[in-house]
Amino acid sequence: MEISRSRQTLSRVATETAVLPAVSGLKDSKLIVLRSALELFAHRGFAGTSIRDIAELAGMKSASLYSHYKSKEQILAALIKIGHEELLRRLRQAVMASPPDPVQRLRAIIRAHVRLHTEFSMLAVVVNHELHALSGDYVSGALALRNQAAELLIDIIVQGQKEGVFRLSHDPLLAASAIGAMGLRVAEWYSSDHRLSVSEIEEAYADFGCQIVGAEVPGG
Amino acid sequence: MEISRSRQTLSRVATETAVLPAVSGLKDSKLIVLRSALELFAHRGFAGTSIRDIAELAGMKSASLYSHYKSKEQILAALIKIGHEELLRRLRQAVMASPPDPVQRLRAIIRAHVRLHTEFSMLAVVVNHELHALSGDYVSGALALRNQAAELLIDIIVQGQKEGVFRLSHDPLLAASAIGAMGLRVAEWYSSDHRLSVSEIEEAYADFGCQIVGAEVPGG
Amino acid sequence: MEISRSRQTLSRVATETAVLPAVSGLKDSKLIVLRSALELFAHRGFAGTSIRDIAELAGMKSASLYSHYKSKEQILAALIKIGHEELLRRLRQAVMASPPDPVQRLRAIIRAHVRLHTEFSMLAVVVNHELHALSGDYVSGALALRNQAAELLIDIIVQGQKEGVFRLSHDPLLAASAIGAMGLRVAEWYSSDHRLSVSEIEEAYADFGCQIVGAEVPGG
Amino acid sequence: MEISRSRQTLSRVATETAVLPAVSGLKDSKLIVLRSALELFAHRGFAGTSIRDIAELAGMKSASLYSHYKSKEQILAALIKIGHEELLRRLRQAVMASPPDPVQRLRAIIRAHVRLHTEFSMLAVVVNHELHALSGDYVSGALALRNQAAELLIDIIVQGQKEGVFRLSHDPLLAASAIGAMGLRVAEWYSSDHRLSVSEIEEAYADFGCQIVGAEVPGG
DNA sequence: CATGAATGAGAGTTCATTCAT
DNA sequence: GATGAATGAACTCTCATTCAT
Repeated sequence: MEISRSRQTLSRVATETAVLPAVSGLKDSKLIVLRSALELFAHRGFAGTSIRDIAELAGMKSASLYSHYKSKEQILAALIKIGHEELLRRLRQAVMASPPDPVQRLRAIIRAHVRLHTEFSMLAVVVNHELHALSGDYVSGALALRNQAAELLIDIIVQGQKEGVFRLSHDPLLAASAIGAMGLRVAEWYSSDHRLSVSEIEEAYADFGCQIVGAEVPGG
Repeated sequence: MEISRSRQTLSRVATETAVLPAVSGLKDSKLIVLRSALELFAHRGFAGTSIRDIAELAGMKSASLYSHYKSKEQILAALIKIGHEELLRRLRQAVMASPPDPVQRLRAIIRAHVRLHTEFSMLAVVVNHELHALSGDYVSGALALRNQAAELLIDIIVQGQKEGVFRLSHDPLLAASAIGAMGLRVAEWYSSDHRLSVSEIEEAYADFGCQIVGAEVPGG
Repeated sequence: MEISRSRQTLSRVATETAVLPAVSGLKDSKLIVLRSALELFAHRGFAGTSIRDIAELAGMKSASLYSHYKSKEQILAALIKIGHEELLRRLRQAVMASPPDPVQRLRAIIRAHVRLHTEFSMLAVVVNHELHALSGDYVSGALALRNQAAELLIDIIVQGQKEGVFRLSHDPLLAASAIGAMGLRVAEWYSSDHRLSVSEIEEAYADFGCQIVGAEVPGG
Repeated sequence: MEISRSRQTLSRVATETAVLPAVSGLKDSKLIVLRSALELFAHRGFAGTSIRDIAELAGMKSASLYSHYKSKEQILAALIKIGHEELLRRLRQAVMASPPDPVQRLRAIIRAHVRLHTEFSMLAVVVNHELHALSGDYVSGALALRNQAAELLIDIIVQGQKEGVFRLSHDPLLAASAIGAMGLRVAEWYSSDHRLSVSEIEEAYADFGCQIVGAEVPGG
């Protein structure tokens, strides 16, 4: 399914298919709408996408969209909710699945973060670039999830410092911000035909993260 | 100059004033237009900002904008050009002003990169988030500047590897991307009343960068 | 059953409950639809009411309305038909139930007219304000009934003049129009908690009518 | 100027031209918009008239309307304001121009009321039928003017009772309501080619009013 | 240089209605 | 009989832009 565009522009995301995490309790027709919107929001932004664009890509008429979502904003809200929930779910699982060693946890959370941004790069771009288009009613819930996710990373860094395994001479929030930023950006340039495998990127970024916080890189 | 908004939304940038680098040969009236557009584009995005919004913030009527710029897109193009040129100018200057030692050059370029993203955070946000709204005519020039800037960082890393002062076991492009990402993100959270000074942030990020590429952190 | 409305507006009718005259051969479900439509048409007008509004008030989905009436217009047509038939029925009965004295007949028809406009004020408002929304197919029937009702009043006035009991120096149509207008308006301001009883209003308007046509007011 | 309509419907007003009282400080283009809207609102109601209908009748494109009025509602608000102001102005002038005799004042105010409803019958219909379409912001001002106008009539009746020149055995508000209703309705049936002259109608209704309140009809 | 007015195009949304289930 | 989904048409209104003044 291709997007016809009259003007050649630079894409905000290198991925070509709009992928959503498995969401339970979502009818097929809603999924099609979400996927279409995701693709368009990722490329053109929320304000730059019309309800008619979404409908066309979803193979229906614009009025039919309103059988599934009651406004354009609610479509974005649904996407952002899904994105944040998947983010939190994955990071939590990564942390919980690894032994309580700060280094291993840091590596695990970074790997999960990077992997998420390669697997759902469109969703990540939308979540990170279009949150501002949401009105207050939706934004607070989104921020809560986002903060919980950030807390997971910060806790690990602080714990590593406390245990003395991280020799970090700077504010741990700065380190967390830097590590987060690295992962976020991946969503914008990664594509499935990238020269490097996802594992390689994960591995590299896990190493970078360890070095940032002053952890011993295993085998380094 | 404040933006009145009926709906509470999350801001894309923490800074409150729209700051432009000194640009020669720009009439005051054009500057006012650019600054107004910058503020609005940073907050609402290009597509989410109307020509009437810009005009109102600039204290004129929308028709009057066309005395200064011939389209909304040209305003964005001007901003992005200014942003990229300032980026390239600063990074070049940082590199050239430091001795030909890869570590020192890396630190210098990271510090300049971070500083730029604190000083002109709105401009950075617009340059990084709204480039896709530009049509092909403008985008190629922008990309050229952007690539030149990236090249500066990559060259330093490659040189450091070659000289053996960087022990980097991963693709240098990955490291460059990570270092760039850290700096870019600063524009989104830094504000003038931040707990840390710009120097402290620069210093931390320079350290992080050095650690990423496996350079000896001085005094580390 | 209440109508929630976001915007405060001035009501076109003071009554709060939608009352319909007893209509034979009307299923309950049709009645519910009619009553819901009546309430909404009275308050917001035909064009200002959507089929979904009616359905919601009737406790069903909009598609279900079409099991009972084949269009929005047919609902209005049914209401207007009921209203006109009840008007004619009541006025006829009032005239026939009173002795063939023009004064008594005039009093009787005015009282019935006023009473109808208090009892079925919403219906009266709809009949009088929304007839124009009906297409030609329905309008002619409605007008026929309406004219017959008017004729009843005019006949009495003409008869009174002929018999010399009415000293009316003006066109009898003007008098009929004035008397009719008085009654019509009652539907817009009367409510069940009005300071005056329906009987008092009837009595007063009967007196006014007699005075307009120059009849001796009994005991006056 | 004729209104093309696909469906034959019953008109809510007999007059054919949309006439507005002289309003100072109103540009020609605004006047054209108002007159077009007046004609359409009178015939089809506010909700039944589209912004495109108004624009077409005004000889412009729908978007151009917004150069003059910022919403469809504001057009209605302007019309209703003009109508109420003219009503109040005329009634006041009628009262003030006549000697302080209740009978003469009553006759004067009724005549002015009737005349207004013949001269500006479309405006009267809109003012009386479409006030409910206005939101709270506008409605209170309109009601204030309307009440002031009603007060003028009520004061005269009460004064006449007090002086003993009116022998009215009913609530003066009922009489006022009846007299008002007579005049209001004129707007719906009067047209310039009516069999009776405006003066004759005025005269008749003034007589009717006097009789309602039990005043001696001069020469009666 | 600034602006009020105009406009073609298109925005998001609602409309009355239909139809398969 | 009821309903979820769909749709062509229409809705109010805003868009970027132009142009005479």
